[in-house]
Amino acid sequence: MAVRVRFAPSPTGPLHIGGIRTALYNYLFARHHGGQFLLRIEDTDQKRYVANAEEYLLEALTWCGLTPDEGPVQGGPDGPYRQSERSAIYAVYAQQLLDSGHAYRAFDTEEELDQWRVREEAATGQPPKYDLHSRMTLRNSLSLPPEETARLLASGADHVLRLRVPENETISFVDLIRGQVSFRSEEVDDKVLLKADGLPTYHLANVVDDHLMHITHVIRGEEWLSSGPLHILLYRYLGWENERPAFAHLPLILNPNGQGKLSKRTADKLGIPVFPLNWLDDASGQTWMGFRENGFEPQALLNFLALLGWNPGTEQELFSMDEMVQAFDLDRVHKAGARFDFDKARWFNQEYLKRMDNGVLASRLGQLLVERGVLHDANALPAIAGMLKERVHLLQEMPEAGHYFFEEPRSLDEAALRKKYKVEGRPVFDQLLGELQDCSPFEAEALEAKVKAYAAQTGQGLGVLMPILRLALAGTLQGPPVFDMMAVLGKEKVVQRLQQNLDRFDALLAG
RNA sequence: GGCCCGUUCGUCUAGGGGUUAGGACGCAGGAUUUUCAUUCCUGUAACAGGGGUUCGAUUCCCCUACGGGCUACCA
Repeated sequence: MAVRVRFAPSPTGPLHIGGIRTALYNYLFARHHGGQFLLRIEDTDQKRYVANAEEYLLEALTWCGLTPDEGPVQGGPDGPYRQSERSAIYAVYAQQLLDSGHAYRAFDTEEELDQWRVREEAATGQPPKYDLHSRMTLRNSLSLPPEETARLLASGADHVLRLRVPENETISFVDLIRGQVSFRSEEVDDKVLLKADGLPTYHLANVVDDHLMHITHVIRGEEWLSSGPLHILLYRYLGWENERPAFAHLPLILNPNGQGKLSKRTADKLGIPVFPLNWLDDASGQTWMGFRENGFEPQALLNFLALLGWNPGTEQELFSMDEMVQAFDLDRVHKAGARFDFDKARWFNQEYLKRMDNGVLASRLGQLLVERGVLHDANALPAIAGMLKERVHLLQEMPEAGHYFFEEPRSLDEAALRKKYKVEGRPVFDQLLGELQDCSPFEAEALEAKVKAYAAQTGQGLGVLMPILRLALAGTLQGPPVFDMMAVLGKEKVVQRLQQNLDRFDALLAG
């Protein structure tokens, strides 16, 4: 049977990096086994619905290149792929559960339940569960006389449908990542299946949809592990036990400090992004930083994420998408949660940057410069990007790291200058300037030859000449090779900066 | 609190009854380089603790500790 997996996010806000990784693992698994990857929008909670969240999600997946084979956009044979459009379907199965006695109607209002919880907690010190121990003390079709239930029904009283969890049973299943997992039925509560608004909860909807969509493997985060027994029961009562998809619960991505699962709050405090794309929170007006806007390449992000919880069993760390598909499988997914290591993410990105074509990088850099209103010569960008890519981790760092390519150097490393330069040495540089003016073509190789010849001829060490040239050109001792810098800057700018800044140096040291 | 899951260098991880416990990030040092970066080399650093089982446990079992998840008419 062909593998079919799904990524089923809820549009309650921006999808974060953990969601991206879940999507990635699903995608890799599907591709590896030549199966299909579906996207299903789990929008059954009207209260938590956030406008734009679905749009954001789609854009994020597109940016990452994790395109579904079936989903709300591309359609497919098992649609609709948005749960809010499938209400009629869930109603059928809810009724089936009710008829077979595996579900019951509960009339307790939310206020009643709140009060009940407060009372119970006060009495026992623990919040109670709506389960096989307590259900007969609450107001439902199991505890109420049939005529009362009928009366309530006839009066149109609001009610929910709950699962009737069996007594004295061990419910176990094999998790592809963790092996066998067991739960006692006494610990499982009578979860709401159908809410008072007629929409299903996650539990019912997910089981029904996975079955109807012929999902073979449910690959999701570990936060779902505890609802496993509930889903097992649902598959059983719906008569689908033999076609039940396999379960695989992925380890969570933890905060860098290891305290809890990765959260936007903690990440924000540390100044690191957790969202793929920028997200503007309408309510607070706050913009949450995205990896894209931060300067990450989607492939680098994915590569980093893939290794967070999975490894190929070889020492390879850098993967193309095809290689990842080839190497990926669930049996090499780790069990324990992994902390998010931003430094390593940056390292991956630099590795990608270094491998990227300078032309591509140039257009990206050009865009960035335009956004920032930095004037530049587009023709020089490939060379500049080529030089800078080995010196930064993120594309976004390029404008700053190489700012002297686009404008006058913003600062001067004075300490370095005092160490390397003396006013008496000025004639040497004036003469060198003359040599440079005569240099043709004004290219790295010719410039190097010129300067080296001059050094040999005058007995000046390169160690004396080069730092000053660099300081006059860029204001700092750091940066790409001087001759490459000069070539990109062009004769006019080089001569002008040299004259101007040498004068400035003299003035500075004299003063 | 209860239930479930987990625990190898600071971090991501490989390994698995007998290994010099391997790699990567980071950090430190060195080589190269006019400088920085790149590259290369070297170093740093780990089997949570206690009991078993065994000739031998980091590896298998149990307990403890610690960490994480769940505990809604949320997903």
